[in-house]
Amino acid sequence: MTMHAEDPRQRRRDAKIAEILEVAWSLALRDGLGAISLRDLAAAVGLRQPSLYVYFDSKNALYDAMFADGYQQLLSYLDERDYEGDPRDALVDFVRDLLLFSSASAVRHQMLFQRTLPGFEPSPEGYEPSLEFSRRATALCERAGIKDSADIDLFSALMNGMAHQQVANDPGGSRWADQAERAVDMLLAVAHKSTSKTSRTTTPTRAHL
Amino acid sequence: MTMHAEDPRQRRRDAKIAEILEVAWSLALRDGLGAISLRDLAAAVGLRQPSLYVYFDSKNALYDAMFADGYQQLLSYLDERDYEGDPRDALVDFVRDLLLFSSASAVRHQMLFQRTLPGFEPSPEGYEPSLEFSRRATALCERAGIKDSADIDLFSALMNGMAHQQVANDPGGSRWADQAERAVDMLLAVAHKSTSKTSRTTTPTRAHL
DNA sequence: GTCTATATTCGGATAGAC
DNA sequence: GTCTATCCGAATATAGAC
Repeated sequence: MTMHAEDPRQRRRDAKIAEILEVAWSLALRDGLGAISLRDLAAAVGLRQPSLYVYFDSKNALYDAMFADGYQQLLSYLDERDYEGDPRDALVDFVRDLLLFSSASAVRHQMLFQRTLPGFEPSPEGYEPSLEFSRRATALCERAGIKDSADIDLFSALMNGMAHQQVANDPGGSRWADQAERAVDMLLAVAHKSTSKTSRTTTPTRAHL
Repeated sequence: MTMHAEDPRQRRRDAKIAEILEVAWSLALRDGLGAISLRDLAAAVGLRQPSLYVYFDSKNALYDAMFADGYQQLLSYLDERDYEGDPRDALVDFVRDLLLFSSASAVRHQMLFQRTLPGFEPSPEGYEPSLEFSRRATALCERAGIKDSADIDLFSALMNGMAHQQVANDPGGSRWADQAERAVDMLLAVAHKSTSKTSRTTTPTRAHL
């Protein structure tokens, strides 16, 4: 019943879960994100298929863990970097780093930003790290002068599109990442410089970047 | 053995295929593109499941037909419109129309531009209408002054991203479509105006818009 | 062309022994 | 926690009568 993070039982369990997730990503790479089979996954981690249910209540729970894990990877990746300097330069770096992050794993990109799995919807808990990411992104935008909701829409569209093209047409490369600087400067050139907070007509729906 | 398009047998067959495709789209809307079942599809068109094999050799053949059908819809949609006027205005119209086309059907957009189905790869025949679309798009870009390969990469990324955001965050609406004009002017402002055909460093790979 | 019947395979999930 | 054994359902696909 102990819930200490230091509990050796819990530690072993967490390690096993981490191992399963890692193998799940590689399996998704091989077969497609929507085509992972729990049988194959179990075999790849040296277990029989029913034993997976000790760690995940269902297949959707596995997807949920992968979703959260992907965003944790993203946040860790961003934590290693520094976006504190000149706002424009920081945004350029941020954009380039994001594109390289997507480029590194097409399936992870698909899980985090495309969300095309038939029945899967992330749970509130799994969703949380994705919100943290959104906060960081909008903060960097604001600091660089992209505040207007229409401008943010344009920014998010361009980022998403560049990431998708990077993943689809130059996986592992940097063909679109190399254009981060141009893209940011282009956006800054047309951004509304108004200090007022009037956000025109659009509704403030959640725009999942 | 007659292969005339006027053959009443062939006409009935083609009509049935068209009906099946139409129902398949609505089924994809309901269950997800990757979750279509041939049983449900057959039932929805008043057939038993094995009878579908009279019209499609396999499930991938159905996907292939949907892929081609979606691009045919897109080409017909574009044929109804006029992009012959001022190059900049034509490109703006083209972009807005594209976004509204995507907005009208998320699953169709997914099939044409996301390509996230586990085992599916379009056949050369099904692929042909998509090439025709790419030709038209690049022609309009060139006419408006977007010729440099880096500029085309940026254009395709922005289009793809706006379409995705439109579909994901405002399906059926026009939140991003309304920004077509700003987006195009923004791109034209940074496009390389050089008349020379030097395309810098990047490789001329096929960039599926 | 459409049907019934069935083959085949594979999926996720559960029961219960150890 | 892991296993064996099994359930149950669903999927695509095929055989052969009508």
